[in-house]
Amino acid sequence: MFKTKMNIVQIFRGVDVAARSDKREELKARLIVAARKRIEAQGVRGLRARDITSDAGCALGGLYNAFADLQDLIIHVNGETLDALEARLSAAVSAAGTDPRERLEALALAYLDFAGEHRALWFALFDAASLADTTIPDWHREQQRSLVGLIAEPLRAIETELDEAHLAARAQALFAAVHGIVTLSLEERTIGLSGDPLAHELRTLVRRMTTAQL
Amino acid sequence: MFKTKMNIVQIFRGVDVAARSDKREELKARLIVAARKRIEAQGVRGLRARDITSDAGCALGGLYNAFADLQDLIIHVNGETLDALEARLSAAVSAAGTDPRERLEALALAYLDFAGEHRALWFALFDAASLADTTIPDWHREQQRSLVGLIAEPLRAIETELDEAHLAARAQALFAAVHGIVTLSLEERTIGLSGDPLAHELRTLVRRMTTAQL
DNA sequence: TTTTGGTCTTGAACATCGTTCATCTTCTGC
DNA sequence: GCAGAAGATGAACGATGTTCAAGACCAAAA
Repeated sequence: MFKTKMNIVQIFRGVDVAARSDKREELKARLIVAARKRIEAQGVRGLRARDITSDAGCALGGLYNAFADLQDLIIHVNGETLDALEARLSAAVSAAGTDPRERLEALALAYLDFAGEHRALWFALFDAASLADTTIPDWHREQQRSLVGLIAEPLRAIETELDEAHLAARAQALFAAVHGIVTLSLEERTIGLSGDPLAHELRTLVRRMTTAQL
Repeated sequence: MFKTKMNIVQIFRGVDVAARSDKREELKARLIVAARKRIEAQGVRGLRARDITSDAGCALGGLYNAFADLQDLIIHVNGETLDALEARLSAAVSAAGTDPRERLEALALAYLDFAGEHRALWFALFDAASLADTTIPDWHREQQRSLVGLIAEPLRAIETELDEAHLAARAQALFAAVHGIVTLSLEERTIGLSGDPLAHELRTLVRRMTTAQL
């Protein structure tokens, strides 16, 4: 009559049509969601495989069918975070005026806002990056490159005498500088900047960095 | 005749005069040295309590007599690293000329050099800082403050119209910006700056950040 | 010198991780 | 239906930080 008990449930739920790979992808997605929520709640360092699989509704070993290991799962969470970050930054440049300096300022402030709104996820981004023995996949590197590209574009209009190599270097440096200030401000343990003076310093940095002289 | 077998050895070694607290301090020092060597060799993340105590020549539990936990030991290693860093930066400002901008440039480049020469120790500094649940002791915070103070001093001569609060904010921002660029360059996983262009970007940052306008 | 009391040292035991893998279940193609 | 492949399962493993009861040690009192 009935194939198996499990099939009854699946037919009832209308999942039977789902192909093998679809179920696999669905589990991966559930694991990523669970991992993200845990990171948001307790930070990356507090992430535990048993919590994630429990939340995602699968056995402990299931995580290792979907991903190589916990680090791999974190990288996928980071991938989605980077997507969201780029979307936010893209929106910020679009909303800004046509003046390149305005656009860069908008980028920096949007970066600051995003980091503040998603502290834990944002820290996870660079916590994984500081891990020595894991290899970051190409698609993840490409995401990062794309971020710096957002900066390079307005910068090109300002630093007209710079060739491509130097422009890329300047874009990286500007990104890193903004990143440093934002990072410092989010670590409450060091007496860092916060609130209004923070945004003011960020603006000052961008303005001075984008005004050629000497 | 002899008190105990252990006493013979101690008298022979001339350690008998050492007071209780001296031995305790000596063990702490040995643990810190062992931990530092391990960090230099394998990074903070690869630090293991059993390795350290084995190197230091004490039992596993001995670590927890000398320090609260592994994190506490790491903080003490970081303390010595911060001391060395400040010594290096102080030497750099002294060696530089009297021009405030020159002094700040020298500071930035010395910071870059130090980080490059002590990668693992330097990463340990900020890896611990990003840990959420530990409380950094006051003396450690004071060390960090003192670092930023090195920047504030030449900056005072440049930003004459800034009050103390704004000057402190500017010094923090400048430190954070330089730190961001140095950090990016040391993480080889992201396509970062390196070598000559890196130093050039650093110099550009400092020069532009210290030239008032607008 | 002997005793005594507190302190330090020790390493086995514990709890908690990430990760593996033999076993069973489920799915797909015939 | 059936057989083989693929996936899911969770007990077990190894490694880790941390604890703690038992013993060793030291300085001062007797």
